[in-house]
Amino acid sequence: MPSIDSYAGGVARPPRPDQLVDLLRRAIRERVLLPGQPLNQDDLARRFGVSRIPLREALRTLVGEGLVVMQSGTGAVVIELHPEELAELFDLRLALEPPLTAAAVGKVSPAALGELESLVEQMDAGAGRDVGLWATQHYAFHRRLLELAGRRHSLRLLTQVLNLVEPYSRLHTTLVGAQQHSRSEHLPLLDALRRADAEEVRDLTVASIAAAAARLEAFSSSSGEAGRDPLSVLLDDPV
Amino acid sequence: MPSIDSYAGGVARPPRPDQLVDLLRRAIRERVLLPGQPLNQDDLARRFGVSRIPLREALRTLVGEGLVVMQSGTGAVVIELHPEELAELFDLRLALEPPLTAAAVGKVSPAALGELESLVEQMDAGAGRDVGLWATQHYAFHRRLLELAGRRHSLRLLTQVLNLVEPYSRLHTTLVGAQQHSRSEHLPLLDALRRADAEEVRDLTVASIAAAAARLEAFSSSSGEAGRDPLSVLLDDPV
DNA sequence: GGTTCCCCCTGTGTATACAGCGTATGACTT
DNA sequence: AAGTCATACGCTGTATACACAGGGGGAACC
Repeated sequence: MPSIDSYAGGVARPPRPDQLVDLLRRAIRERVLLPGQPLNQDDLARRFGVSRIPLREALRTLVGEGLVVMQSGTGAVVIELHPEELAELFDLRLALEPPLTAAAVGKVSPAALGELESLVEQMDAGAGRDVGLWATQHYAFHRRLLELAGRRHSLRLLTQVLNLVEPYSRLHTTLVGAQQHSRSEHLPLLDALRRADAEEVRDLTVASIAAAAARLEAFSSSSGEAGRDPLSVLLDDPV
Repeated sequence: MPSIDSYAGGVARPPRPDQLVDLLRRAIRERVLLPGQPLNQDDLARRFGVSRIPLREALRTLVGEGLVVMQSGTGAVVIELHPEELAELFDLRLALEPPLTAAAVGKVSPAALGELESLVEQMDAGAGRDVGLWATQHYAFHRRLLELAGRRHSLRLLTQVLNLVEPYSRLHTTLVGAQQHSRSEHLPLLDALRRADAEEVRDLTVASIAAAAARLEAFSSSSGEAGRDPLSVLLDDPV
């Protein structure tokens, strides 16, 4: 399990404000900072090699994106989702994502397509070995695909949704490890993209999201006995 | 035209962080801070009676919500939308809003319904007099309705979209002044809500959004001669 | 006269320092 | 022994202060 320091250590110079936000986002997505975890400002600032001012500003940005909750006096906490909220977020993905992938159809250059293909290859190559790496590449693939539609605001909103869901998807991936669905979902999608079949792309996107929702739903209802409060049942905080 | 000071002056005590964000959001929605306008930190901080630190944090939150853009060195600017971006945002409303109003159907208490009705009444009562007030109440009505569905994240995302569009809708309202559509759109919606006819509620929501998009589209293409860069053609900055 | 370079200056970005609140620990009371 | 209150610590929130970058205007050069 990587510590937050490995994120901070990567950059020799103190990170620029944008980089700082990025690092924190990644840390939350990749479960280095866990849902519900209190974020000690002094601590984080020291680890990133900045003072509390820029750190607090980065946290405020994440508050705006919904990834972090801050209440006066108590400080900041990584957002924690209840099962119903996860369901809601998958509904949002269903509303936002299919139109975006479909809209990307006309705009994928052969170069971009090649890039996506190589991402899938890399992802599947090391699939069995490092599930964390697989999850990261999986996220990158989807993100990259969605960028191609060239719709700024849709992308921004959808990114917020994906970032909220990612820690929970990743928990599932880590524990169940099932990436069998990977090839069978991504390759047909790329194929449809290549053929510029917008309808097929949309349908495959819908199916893929529904499948992901179903996997996560089945998982969380089998793990937690009866929809306990948040999913924190599963999240034994390694303090 | 109200100045930013009227916002700051309302509160005797220096505003709490949350209030500060709220005040800035309102100022942007209500065109007190115009799209593209540079936000001088010293100036704003002084007007709100706080130092630059909490002001900057509030701005960062708005950056996370997409209302403000900050680039290092240059500082913060209110976001400015191109016509295509407005169209994209209306697409997003079409994707997000109808499911939410439909979902509210089961959950509106008689009390809440009454509250919504009185909002419509107030709105229409002073419709001719103060278009700014009308626009504010109009926003409040829709926001209140959407809250009722009880879907946190959908509401959060949709609010971001509404806040982005609002300055431009409001410009239209201010110049064209047309609130004729108000009663004819809101009363049937409330009626369908009362009858708990989810499908009707959804359809009316779709129609209402489409109508709003059409109005704004017609307006902006008639005002700016030929889709000039941003809509800033219309926005003569009163410095 | 136009263009380019440099300097000054306004305003942003960040560290340091302090004030206030929330929480936990301990003692005292019932 | 349990509950309650007071005190102290830690952390957050914010103001002050300083370093630096970016932009505009003036002067010198072409």
